[in-house]
Amino acid sequence: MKNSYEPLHRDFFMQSTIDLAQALLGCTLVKITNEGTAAGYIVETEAYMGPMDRAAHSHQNRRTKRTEIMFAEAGHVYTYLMHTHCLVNVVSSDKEKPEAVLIRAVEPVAGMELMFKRRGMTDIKNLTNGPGKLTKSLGISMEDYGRVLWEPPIFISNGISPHSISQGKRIGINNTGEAKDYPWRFWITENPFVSRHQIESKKPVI
DNA sequence: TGGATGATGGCCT
DNA sequence: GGCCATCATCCAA
Repeated sequence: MKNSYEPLHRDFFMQSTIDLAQALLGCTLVKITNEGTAAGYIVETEAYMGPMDRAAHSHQNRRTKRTEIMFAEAGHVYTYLMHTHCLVNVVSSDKEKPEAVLIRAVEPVAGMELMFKRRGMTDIKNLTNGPGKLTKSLGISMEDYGRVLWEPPIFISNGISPHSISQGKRIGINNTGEAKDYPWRFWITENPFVSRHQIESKKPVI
């Protein structure tokens, strides 16, 4: 395990949301707490495109206490609660443009013991292969809401270069009309830690 | 102020 | 695949 990680510069986040969603693949997501450091390579992301995207919380510029941080500068942390789980997003695009990238899965890299302890299990394949699982493993919570990702205790660092990137429909947004079919999910091809290996349509898409 | 909602996960059959 | 725990947030009234 590395002793320290170097955060990427804030300029890294200044690219289009679709580009950022892919650029984040292979990067290391690091969280430091008083329990220790935990980190993972980002292997799966989804882009949420703001006002025009019915699946986005910021659809039609909906601006509430929850979505407020989506309107901030790129590189802020947008965490929110889904049932009993915390999900983490990277705010993207310009100020006042509420776009974000959801981190859906990481590959464990450092702090494995701590992650297992937090999750209360020992199966590495199920440790961080989902948006709620990775936040619990890394110790990411609502306390991280509004933090910036270019300095500790939560930040993005260099990692690996994906050999190949796959693209498909986003997951879990089946009540959002056409938006459910937009191909804004990205993952490292054949990485064993992605949340789902393929999405099948039960009915043919016309 | 209350009821509906959900970018999930774990357990069940 | 189905069921549902469980709770902050949101919005209608």
